[in-house]
Amino acid sequence: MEYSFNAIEKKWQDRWKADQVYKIYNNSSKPKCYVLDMFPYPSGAGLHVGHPLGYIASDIFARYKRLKGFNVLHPMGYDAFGLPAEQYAIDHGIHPAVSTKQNIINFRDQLDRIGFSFDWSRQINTAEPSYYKWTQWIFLQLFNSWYDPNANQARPISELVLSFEKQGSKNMTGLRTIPSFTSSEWKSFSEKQQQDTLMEFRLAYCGYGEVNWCEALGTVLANDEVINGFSERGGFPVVKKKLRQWYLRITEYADRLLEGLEKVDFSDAMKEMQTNWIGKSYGAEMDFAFEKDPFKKLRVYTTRPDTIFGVDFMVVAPEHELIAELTTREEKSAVETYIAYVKSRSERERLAEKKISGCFTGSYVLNPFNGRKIPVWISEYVLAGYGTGAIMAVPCGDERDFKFAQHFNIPITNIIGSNFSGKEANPTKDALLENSDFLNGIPMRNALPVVIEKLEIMGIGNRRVNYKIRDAAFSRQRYWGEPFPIIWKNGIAYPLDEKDLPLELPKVESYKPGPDGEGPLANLIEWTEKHLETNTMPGYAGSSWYFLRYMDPHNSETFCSRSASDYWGQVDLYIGGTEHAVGHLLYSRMWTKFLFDLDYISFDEPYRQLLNQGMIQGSSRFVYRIEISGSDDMEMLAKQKPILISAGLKNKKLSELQDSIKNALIESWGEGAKNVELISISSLHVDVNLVDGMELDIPAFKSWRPEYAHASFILENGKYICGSEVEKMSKSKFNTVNPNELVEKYGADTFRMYEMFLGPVEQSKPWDTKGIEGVYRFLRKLWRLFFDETRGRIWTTNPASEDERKVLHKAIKKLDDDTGRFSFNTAVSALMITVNELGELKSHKKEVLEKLLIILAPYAPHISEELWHDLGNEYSILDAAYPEYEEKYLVESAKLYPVAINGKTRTELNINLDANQELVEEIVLADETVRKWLNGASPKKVIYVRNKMINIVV
RNA sequence: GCCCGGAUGGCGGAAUUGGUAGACGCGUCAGACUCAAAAUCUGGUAUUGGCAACGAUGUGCAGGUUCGAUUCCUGUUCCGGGCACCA
Repeated sequence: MEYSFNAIEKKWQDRWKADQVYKIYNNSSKPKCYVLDMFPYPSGAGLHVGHPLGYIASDIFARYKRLKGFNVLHPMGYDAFGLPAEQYAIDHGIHPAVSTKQNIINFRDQLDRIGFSFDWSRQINTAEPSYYKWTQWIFLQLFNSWYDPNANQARPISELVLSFEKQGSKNMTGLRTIPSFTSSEWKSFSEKQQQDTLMEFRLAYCGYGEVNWCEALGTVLANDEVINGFSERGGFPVVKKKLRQWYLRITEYADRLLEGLEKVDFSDAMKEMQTNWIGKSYGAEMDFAFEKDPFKKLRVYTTRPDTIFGVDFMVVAPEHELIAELTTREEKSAVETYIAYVKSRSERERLAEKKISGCFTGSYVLNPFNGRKIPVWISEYVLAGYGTGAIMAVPCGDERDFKFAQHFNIPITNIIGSNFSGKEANPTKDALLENSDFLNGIPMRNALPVVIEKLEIMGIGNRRVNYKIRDAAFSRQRYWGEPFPIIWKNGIAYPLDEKDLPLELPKVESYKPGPDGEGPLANLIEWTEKHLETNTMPGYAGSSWYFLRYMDPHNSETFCSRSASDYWGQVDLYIGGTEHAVGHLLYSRMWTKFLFDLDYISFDEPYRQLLNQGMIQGSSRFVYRIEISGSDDMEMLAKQKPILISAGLKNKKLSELQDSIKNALIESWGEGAKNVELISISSLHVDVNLVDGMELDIPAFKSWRPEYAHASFILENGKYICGSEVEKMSKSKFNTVNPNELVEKYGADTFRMYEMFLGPVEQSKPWDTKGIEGVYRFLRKLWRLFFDETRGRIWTTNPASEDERKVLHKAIKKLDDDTGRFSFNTAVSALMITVNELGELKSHKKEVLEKLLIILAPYAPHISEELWHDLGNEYSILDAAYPEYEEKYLVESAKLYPVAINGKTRTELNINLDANQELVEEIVLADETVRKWLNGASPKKVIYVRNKMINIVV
């Protein structure tokens, strides 16, 4: 009986579907476990072998947990709103809803073949009104809330209104830069004034600010969607532009997002990325009085108040509000010229060039501690949006200040003695201060609090914490997103009533932008006449809370019932790529904290543990074409009948190859080729699927593209060898491999195991189809433990030998450990070893095989289910219990490595054991090998047993 | 420039806490079966010297700690990822 995976996999996939074995209920006596994948954007390109990697890992873990006795939630859905579908609609005139639906069907088909255990009854789609109704609803909650820094949590905005009515802005001063008002003043405000004030507090607010504008995409982008001045999607230029925008006040959550990282199990790299993005820094703000007018102050932010005596100049951002007052008559024209120059430069030019520029204002401020006159400069290296938009420059300690000082010949004060070379700045905190008045001789680190305290006493400054993170731009001038449930009247934003949700996205004729930088919805009269907001929400809106919807996907009363979210709680394992480190992960963490604040859920971190799968790279293949110059005829021939040279030959000097190439040319193109001139060799991507290892399948290559139909080849050793390079897997590089083909050829079980076998999940690695044969062989070997070609079924119910049990129990322990810590590649290896060992023992015992199947089941669900039933089990292997292992079978034959220490009686042994620590001593002394080594003598004492090391006094 | 991670055979990788380096798989070589091929099976396969037993060297490079280092420490080179005027 053969292992016919096609029939087996079809049979079980159908059976599982019919029996709804993956349907999960929100109640169970078992403990819960929530295993989640980052849901995909259903793109038109379909899946390549890189996509399912994380899904396979999560599926293995979910199945493993199920076998371990957990009620496992393992859902899947689609993040269907987004730019690519809309771009596709613009190009092809197909409605995004239609193309998305088609893409979802393709996705589902590809996923189904791999045999995932998703509970599809819980499928969600962020673009469906039944889903985005709740995205809009949460938006309204954000809109109707503010952040109370005293309680350190979000609260309904109605409480703020009440407070304003009672006591005006009295207790709110310092929170926000709003003019203060009394209770009666508040009541006398017009509605517009009141609403404008409240807008300063709402967690989702509409403001007028500088945003990242992408002309090509016709929309605003969030900071994390812009990379080096270009859009993440499409790579189009992005410029700064002032626009009316919706924002999420994520800055209010900066501290909690930071603290929350301590409670979750993310990789250090991931935590660090988020920490850097939030960018918390501790320092002080301090005032420098104007030389001309002691009542006017320039306020700066610094993290190094200890360097106060090293301040040689001040720098303000070109947008700084005090520039007009600081600029003297003499410098006026120079300042104006400089500011005009800064304005003329785009964000990208600035980032690309980063050249030192600046301009003196003509004014001075005074160092508050020694009254020293300090010149005030303007430069674009100081950002208006961070701190106070002004800095005190300490060139001996800060690289940028140092370069600036050098460039403009500003004398540098050295406050760190020999730590400063005069050639570059030294940002140390450990130097002893010099030239620093009352701080002389104090280590910089210790001087920091001293200065801050003094500032506070003098009333010219205070301790201050700053963050790099900015409020997140939340609106897009596009069509394919959630409409905002907002109506504008007289410049006031009114929320829609909850009962009017969902506010459905209307059909449009054209996806062209509306007037004045507005989105396509602004072209719809029935939309604008109702004064509805014409922006839509960004892609991350729907994905910020989707993990909650899976818990209760069909609820039409609420986004997720409290009982469901209480039952499932946090996601226990979240698997996805690192690319969402500072986007999706930060936003969904914020939304979770917000919903927690309003007591809609009982936990404030969405993901307990995060596993980042690495990228599977493509291994591209190249062919090398000879480029010539010659008569028009010959160049024409070169196009029709290209000559390709094997990789091993192309690196030889062109001149060395002249003759053989000439011969090939003449053979292919006729005598006329004698006079052509060889120019160069160019490399061209060739489809990896046409290459076996490195050898090109020439007939397949010729029929691949018409332009190669008449190509001829210069071979080495009778073969055409391709070049290779590891690159991102993408259609344009012809290095994608479709999982469907592999599943058809080797089966889903082989495919799943091979993806895991490739290497650690977290690691990026190139795809290589060749090795899949090894995994396929393993499954057939496993099959042969049960069936023989000629004799048929060969497993027996005879009791297993000790050796067989030893092999089994070792495997159970290894698989349990490895699967639990996501070391899937070593787990697959262990399975291979086990099957080899059982093969050598000619072991066909049901007792052993049955347990082997259970530990294999998460990895290869189809074959293990088939064989499980063949062993006579009526119920699905999904409901089996994960086997326990027995310690006594785990003792490796102890091999001993005596180490003589200074020839003394004490002797150290190395013993390979796989047993529990407590058992070691006993086992060691009982072990035959140990006794042999001790040569009959009984050990006097076991000194210690630690790790694998044992000290014995003989 | 700054921060983080990595470097092990021809290749992907293993070595769980400092204890036989190279598991497992691919590739490759030899053999068995076959008229032959495929499939399958068996054995070899880090480098180097040797017919062999066996010996020497070996985890990017240079040092250090240790009875013992792929693992810990210092310096250095290269590769990958993130951030990039955040004072």
